[in-house]
Amino acid sequence: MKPRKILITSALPYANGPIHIGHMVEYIQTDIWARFQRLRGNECYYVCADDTHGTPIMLRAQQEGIAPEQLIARVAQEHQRDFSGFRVAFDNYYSTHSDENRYFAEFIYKAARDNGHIEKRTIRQAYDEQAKMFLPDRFIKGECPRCGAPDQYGDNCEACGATYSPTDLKNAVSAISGTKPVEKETEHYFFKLGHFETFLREFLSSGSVQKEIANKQMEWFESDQGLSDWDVSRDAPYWGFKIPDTDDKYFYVWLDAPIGYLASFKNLCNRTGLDFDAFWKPGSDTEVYHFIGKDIAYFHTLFWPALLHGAGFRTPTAVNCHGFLTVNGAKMSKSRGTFIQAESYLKHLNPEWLRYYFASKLSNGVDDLDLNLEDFIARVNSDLVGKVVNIASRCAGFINKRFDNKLAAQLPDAALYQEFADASERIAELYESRRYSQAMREIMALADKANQYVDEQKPWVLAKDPERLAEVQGVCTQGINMFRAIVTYLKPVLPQLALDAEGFLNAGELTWDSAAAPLLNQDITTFKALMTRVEAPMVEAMLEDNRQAMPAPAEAPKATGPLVDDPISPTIEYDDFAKIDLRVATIIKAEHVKGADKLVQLTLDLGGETRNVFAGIKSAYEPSDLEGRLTVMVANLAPRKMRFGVSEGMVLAAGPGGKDLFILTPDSGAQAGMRVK
RNA sequence: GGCUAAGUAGCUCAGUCGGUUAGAGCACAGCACUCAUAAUGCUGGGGUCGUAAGUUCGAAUCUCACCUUAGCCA
Repeated sequence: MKPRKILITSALPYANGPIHIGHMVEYIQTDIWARFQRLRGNECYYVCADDTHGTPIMLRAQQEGIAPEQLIARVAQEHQRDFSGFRVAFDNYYSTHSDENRYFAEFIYKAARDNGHIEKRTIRQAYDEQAKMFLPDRFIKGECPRCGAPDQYGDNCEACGATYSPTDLKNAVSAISGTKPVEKETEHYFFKLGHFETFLREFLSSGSVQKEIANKQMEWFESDQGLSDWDVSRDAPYWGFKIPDTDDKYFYVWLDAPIGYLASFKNLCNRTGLDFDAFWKPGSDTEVYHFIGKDIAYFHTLFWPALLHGAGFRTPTAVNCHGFLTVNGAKMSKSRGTFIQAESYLKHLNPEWLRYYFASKLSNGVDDLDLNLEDFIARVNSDLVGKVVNIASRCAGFINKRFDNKLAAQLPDAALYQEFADASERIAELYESRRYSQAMREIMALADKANQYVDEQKPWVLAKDPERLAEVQGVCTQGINMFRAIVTYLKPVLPQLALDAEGFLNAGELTWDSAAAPLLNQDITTFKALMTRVEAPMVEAMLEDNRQAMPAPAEAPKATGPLVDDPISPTIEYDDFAKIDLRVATIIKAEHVKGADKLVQLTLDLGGETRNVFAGIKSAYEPSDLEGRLTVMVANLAPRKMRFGVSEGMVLAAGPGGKDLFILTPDSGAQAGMRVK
């Protein structure tokens, strides 16, 4: 078969912070795929770059008192150190702050503009008069309009999850100067995404995008406004590329970020003489793949193909989305210490352990992936050390000591080896379609088979009988050949293990096809441990180191408690209290309210009279658990008309809300209708 | 709040077109083995398939409601 020509990218990491293991899901997934393609003999290039522009980087450089160029140069170094630590083998790692990227950004923009896809429009935006700049949503802080939580950013509330626009914030201030922002008019440039609707519909349904992502993106076409225009400009001061033919307008960082794929590849072409156009002209027989996280599917499956198409480039063969990483079942968290930096991991643990663990859990879907640290230890030790390496380890000693390092001239069980050779295409298909977890299962099933074989043949028993020594050599040769096939299939995931195994086998490089035939009559070398076990204390040390490296977030040490958060109200007289008629009530019926997300409808018996009450306690109680319970209600509260009916009173409950809501219950013996005083 | 996904054994995950008794690895228990890094092999226990209803001769699988989790959007 003719080698395929493949260009692969991973998303560009943002240059304002370190790489963490959440990032590594993507780079490991992509690197395995790239290594697999190379191992199969395809011509494959894997490029990436730092994403270096935008307000956060500009401000961070200011804070540190350095030029943005210095900041991004330093971060670029850290990123590349971490990637190579995890054996991610880029063919080129570049930067969006480069001549190539400026060239392509301007080229793509001009193509869009000259074809009528760019529109100028005046918008109103928050402006910081002291810092003399327009404020992105993330740089406006204030109180949440829904729940009133302080110190929330201009796009959503971390306390209650509400999303809103920065103008909705109460008591909004600029996160930069602390002053109150004003609204100011400014002219922006919009990319008319709607012009590409037909093209995008086709792109999304062409199989280039996973079905679940395509489903999701199709929502945009069905929304009332259709595909909305995309604001691709930002006002000065901004850190990025100036828009051609303007004085003070810059490209929004998300415009020039994916263009970094082109820039990095162009830079590779310039260095090596590769033909850029062969990969990026429409209709070429090459393949282009982007690997990204599900959060940025929007940019990569709508704007990016539209921009490319509009500028006369080919569109990607596929955009492969993956899910997010959780640690021990929860979102990575700085306070829980599970926001694990690549650097901390690498200081204490073998990168191939994580590569294997991720591979054993990655599919071609967009499901999230959990790094369960106990499972991590168990899986790595059991699969890699206990199963795979063990095969070589238990066979090598005999060959080394008894047969002068020489493998036998033929296999005692050629049919068994053939099973290993025959697995090749099945496993290759799984790698190709990014179903790595299934590939790992197939490979481990082979490892089990190899261990079973050695167990049945019992070379350690045979070795006691001088007559049967030749059989020992055969069995161990068989075992080592099965090990060799397994390592070949694992080579995309475990490049270092493969390299060490190649040294042990002493017969050159393992390629995918070399597993088809066994290695015979071969002088091998003395076996050395190919991989050590993960020990729990190593993981502990890594976590501890990571806690130290990660300064506790600023919001952590803050006095809280019911009285601090919600101080006691002003003193009232007894007469004020006496106006409230509190009664014991029996909940005789409780049911969900159709269409309401917080309410439960209660029917309360007051000992002769029933009341209909809507209570906002759905998040904390199952209706069925409430029926039959006694509680306390305000019996003389004026009835209130709600969307779902009239509420005739209220039940009393304590707590901040959500799951933490606790309705009051009288002590046993109380009867419905009794007054509470 | 809307949408796209996910929820299967203690843990991590398979489960194809609706079809026999729901599978694997790890963990656990027992046995065997002592070549191998406390490795390996054999046997076994362990499940209301998120909850509740519906369609069907038959539901982990299809439909609806609800709960939980993630992401995107307002």
